Order: sequence, then structure tokens, then C-alpha cells
Amino acid sequence: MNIGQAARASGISAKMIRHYEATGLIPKVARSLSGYRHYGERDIHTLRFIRRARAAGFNTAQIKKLLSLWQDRQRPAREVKQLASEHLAELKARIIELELIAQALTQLVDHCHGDERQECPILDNLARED
Amino acid sequence: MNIGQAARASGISAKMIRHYEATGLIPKVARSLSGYRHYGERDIHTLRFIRRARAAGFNTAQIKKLLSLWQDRQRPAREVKQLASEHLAELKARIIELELIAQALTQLVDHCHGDERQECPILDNLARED
DNA sequence: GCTTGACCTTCCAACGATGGTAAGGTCCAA
DNA sequence: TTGGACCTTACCATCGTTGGAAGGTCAAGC
Repeated sequence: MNIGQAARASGISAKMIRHYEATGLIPKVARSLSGYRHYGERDIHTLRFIRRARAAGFNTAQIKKLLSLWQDRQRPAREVKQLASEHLAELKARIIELELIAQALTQLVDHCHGDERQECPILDNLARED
Repeated sequence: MNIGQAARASGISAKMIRHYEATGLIPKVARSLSGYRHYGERDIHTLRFIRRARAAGFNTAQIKKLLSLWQDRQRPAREVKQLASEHLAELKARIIELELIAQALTQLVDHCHGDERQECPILDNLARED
């Protein structure tokens, strides 16, 4: 499998596959005589793992840990759970932060009549003098 | 007022004030003979406006529009409301996206016993074969 | 054999917002 | 005059991803 096929099979762009290799998230794969990268089923499996972890919001460093935990048969579930829990806590904190912003903004938007007049609570609030 | 004082008064770092000037978000301010930037009350007011807009999650392009709407006495509230509504819609979409991720992750974390055993639904899910 | 087009390679740059650091000039008070 | 706080510009880094440029490879069709 060339990198294009691996990209289609894994859902990760060829660009990113090269990037993951360059940054050490995945090992360097075998090459053909002309330098083309070759991928096997195991590589695709790993790439899919990465795609799902990214979709779950894990960053590269976390994915690196997840990968090594995945490949370590001896790992205790505890470690994985802790990593995921930390990520989940960050996610929840982020959600709350965004919700607070959205709440305040909703308030302002609701109070803005939004017609041709010039008075606007949204701008007034951003420009307030306190 | 020098840039340091302006930074303290506005809550925006000197670094970012220079950056905003370089990228055209704020106009170039007057300089002393030796090249020091000088800020007046109006400038501080503008910087505070920007800080609040950033805190509300608006990006630079949106803030640029907000600033020009703020400075245009003739602007209809409609335009401001539309801009804010679009941003709010993006915020809400983002929140939902994160909530879906958090929900799925919570599910997995809850089902992982997290002890010394090796079986782990979290890794199993990321590595699933479908 | 040659052309064409799809594919691959590496390298370099950009996004957006912010932080850091380095090398140097300025201001003010002791 | 010296020291320290402040300012200047310029460059590099982050994070994940995308884009482009310049060039090599492969396979099919003529």
C-alpha cells in the first residue's frame, strides 16, 4: 500500500501521515527502492486508532501515550483510565467556559432589537466603562 | 502613557498591543522622539473593548468589524446583532461538538474498571475494527 | 519509445493568538 | 555616571493542519 491508499483506508491525509512519521508519532515505515512508503494492515490499524483518538479530542502527546499503552500488553487499565479522565476533565472545563461565554452573549443578543436604530446593547457592553 | 502602562490599564499584554498594531487591528499610535509609543484614554478604551471582545470569543476579523461598527455612529444595530448571532451559533455548535465527545468519553471511562488488570474498553474502542 | 496523468518525494510556509528571547536604545532617579 | 526599569525591532516556538513548489516514479495508452 502506498501512502495515498493508506490515507484513504485510514481516513488520515497523506500529508498528516508523513507529518506523524516526521514527528515520531508513528515509526518510519519501509520504503520501495524509489523511496515510496509502504503500509501494511497493522499500520492502517494504527492510523485508524490515531484518527479515532484525534476525533475524541486527544492531543498528539496524549495519543503518543495511548499508542504506547495500547502496544504494551502489560499495561494496567488504570493508566489508560487516568489519561482519559484527565482529558475528559479538560474537555468539561472547556465546555463550561464556552457555555459561560455563550450564555452572556445570548443575553446581549436577546436584548438587541437588531433593527435600523443605532442603540445596541452588544456594543454598549463591550465598550462599558467599568 | 507608554505601552507598559497601556498594557496594565487595558489588560492586554504589550506584546499583543504591538501585534494588533502590526496587523492593523488598531491604528499606529503616535511616537515620542525616541520611538516610544504613546497612548491616550481613547486608545485604552479601544484596547479594553478588544479585550472584552476577545474574552467573548470573537476572533480578530470579527473584532475588526465590531470596532468599525462601534466607531460608526450611523451603523444599524442589525449589523452588530447579526455578527454576534453568527458567532453565537458557532459557539453553540462547538459546544455541542465537545459535549458529544465528552459524552462518548464519559461512557468509556465509566466502563473501564481502571485497576491493575489489562482489559480496557477505552483502548478497545479506539482500536475497534469496524 | 514517448507522452500523459496520477502518484510520490522533500522542503518551506502559512494559519491565529500568544509567549519567549536576544540585542540594543531610552528614561529617570540616586 | 551608573543601574534598573522600560522601550524598540526581529526572530523563533507553540499546535494541528493545510497548501504549494519543484522534482522523481509509475503505469497505461499511443
